[in-house]
Amino acid sequence: MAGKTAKLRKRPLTLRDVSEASGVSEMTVSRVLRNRGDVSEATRSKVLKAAKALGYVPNKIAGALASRRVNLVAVIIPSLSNMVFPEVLSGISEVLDETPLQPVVGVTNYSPEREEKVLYEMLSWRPSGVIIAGLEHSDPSRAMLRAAGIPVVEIMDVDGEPIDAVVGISHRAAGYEMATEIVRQGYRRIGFLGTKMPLDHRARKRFEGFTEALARAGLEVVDQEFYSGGSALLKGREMTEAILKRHPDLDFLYYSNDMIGAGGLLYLLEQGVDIPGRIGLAGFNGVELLEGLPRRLATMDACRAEIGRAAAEIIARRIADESSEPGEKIVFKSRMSPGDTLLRRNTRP
Amino acid sequence: MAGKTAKLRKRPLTLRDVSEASGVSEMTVSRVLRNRGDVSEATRSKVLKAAKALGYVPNKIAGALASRRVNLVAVIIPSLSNMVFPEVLSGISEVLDETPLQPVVGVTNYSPEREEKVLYEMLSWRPSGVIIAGLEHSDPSRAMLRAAGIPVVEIMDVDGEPIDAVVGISHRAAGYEMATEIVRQGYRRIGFLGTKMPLDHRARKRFEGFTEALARAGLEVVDQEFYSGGSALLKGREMTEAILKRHPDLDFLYYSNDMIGAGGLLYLLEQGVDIPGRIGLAGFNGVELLEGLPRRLATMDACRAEIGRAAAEIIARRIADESSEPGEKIVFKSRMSPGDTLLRRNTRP
DNA sequence: ACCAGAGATGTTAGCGATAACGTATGCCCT
DNA sequence: AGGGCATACGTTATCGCTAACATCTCTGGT
Repeated sequence: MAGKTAKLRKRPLTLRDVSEASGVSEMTVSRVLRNRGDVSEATRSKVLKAAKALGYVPNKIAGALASRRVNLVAVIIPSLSNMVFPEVLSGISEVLDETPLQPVVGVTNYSPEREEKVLYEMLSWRPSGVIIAGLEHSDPSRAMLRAAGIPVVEIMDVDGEPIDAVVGISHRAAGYEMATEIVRQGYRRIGFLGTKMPLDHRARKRFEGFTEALARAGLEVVDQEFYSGGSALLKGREMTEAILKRHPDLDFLYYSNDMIGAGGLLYLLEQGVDIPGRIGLAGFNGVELLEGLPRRLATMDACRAEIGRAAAEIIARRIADESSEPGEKIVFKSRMSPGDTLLRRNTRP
Repeated sequence: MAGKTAKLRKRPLTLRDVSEASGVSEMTVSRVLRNRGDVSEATRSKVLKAAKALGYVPNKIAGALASRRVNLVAVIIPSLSNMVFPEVLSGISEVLDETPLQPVVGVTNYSPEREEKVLYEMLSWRPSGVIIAGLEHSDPSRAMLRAAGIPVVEIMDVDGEPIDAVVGISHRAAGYEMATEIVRQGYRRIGFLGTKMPLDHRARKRFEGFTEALARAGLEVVDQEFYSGGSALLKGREMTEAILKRHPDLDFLYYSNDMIGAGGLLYLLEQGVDIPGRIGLAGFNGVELLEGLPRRLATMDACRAEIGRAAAEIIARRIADESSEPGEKIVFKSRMSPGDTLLRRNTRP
């Protein structure tokens, strides 16, 4: 190999090393490595050769400090195990890949305290923008976001007061719409199954919209069942069994997410229950997983990738163009897909 | 609110602002904020109050440059949509949360070029350590990792030449063991279903171990089926249908991951096929999802969280204690769980 | 032949923090 | 009373890089 790469070197490589190796000033090396300013083709290649030979990797810490520009976008989400968020992330990366910006992810585990801490940590790296899930944040968190003086995009949810820009769907409307459709299909004895998490505000809002629509039809949720932790698919089974034991006369089950819905669906199919005749089912999210199920669960798409892309685009625009307006609001329309578990095909003319 | 927080401030807050607000030197503020060195209780609280009132967030960029210490650990993984990696990540965070270290994630999408780029980007932030999935890296990547002069832990896989430390399981052995058990249970006409990805080295090694064990029993894989992209559950269905159409006499299907295995399982159950009597099934990974399936798929655990924890512990130790030895190797034993789809209960004495 | 101006490179002064050392102050002990 | 020594701060010099400006060398128009 190139004998130049001294393994014993204790001091890390700097621009100076490259500049000495290539016989030009540090500034010129910097220019070459950043592709900025006028550099002759001759020196350019000379410098690149030296840099490669030494195995030099620029120090962005120093670069960022000197230029006061950090091409990082903080992305703060509640969890990685709920596939929703990786999907949003990939939407974000897709857009940021076209820019010099880079996402950095922080996970809060649905805890406001952790969110505050993660946010503080992230802001201490002086990112150029923040994308953060949800509209509910502690006062200190909101204060930090405001004080940071950088574009902030709150995502996933639009029901509330944004700090700056916001991109998402109305979970309240999604719940409302689903309930409306369920009632329209003639279901009347409706059960709700969801997570115990009081801090999943979006699930809560869907539920609120749901009950509101039911109320408007003179109905209420007959019974509820909650879980936390464990395999969602398994929990879906167990909860479905439990709620039907208490109320065998339920004719519809609304699940707060597709995974437990899928569990319920598998369970009921095993029991030989007529779906959607005897019992209808619906979930929420439109996860890819559902496509492989024996029957397609009714669900509503949460527009995950679109939300990620739109949020990243706002950030990118705001950073590229200082003068662009803050406070943008993008509302996606959650699409209903009735699948095979909501339409009472035979009961309608 | 605190009237002090001037919204119009253009210049971002620095230590100097806090020092002026609290009437002490910048150094003292720095000491207070880092909890280091002797500071009287009086000034400490005075400084803290000023910092909070201003909404000051320390600038780690500057701090890192000055102290030449960056408490970041680069974690480089192929994907976030395969639940395996989020699980490894949570093992890592669990351990790092107890230390001043913080993980930063980079995703390669199974592409060596992207890995190289992501690695370069990460190293340019001068992290204190690197955790990277797999043992296969491009030459430049390996060179960068070596030259970085920081602890490197390669994870998930142990079949190959590590750069420094390594934590994982032997996928070759896992494939071998699974094949051995399948043969022992009396299955003979075996099909393999997997991903098309030539760059998923771990899947490849499992397959190699698998065929090796079969060969030892005088058998070979009868037919194979590959997929890429799309819903794994659905692909599992489709591939199962396809391979059985070509070879209806297959008596065992080995899936390269649990998700497609679950798809196959659901499909076969729908078709009323006797499992594991007529056909046996096995997957790989032990994903939580499986628990909710109508029948438990045979699988082998990949020890994801353990691997994450162990890797993080190595990094933490190496960073805390300069003198600790490099090159550590931890091999976990992938546990087989036969579930309900591998044991031919009635065919054995 | 001379000056304008573009192109190519070097010089200087920070960026916002911390390490390392320096300086006051107070208290104890002999 | 004075040396010794914590304790509680402040000063100074980087850290590795880049912005901004300075310098130097050509090239071409008139």
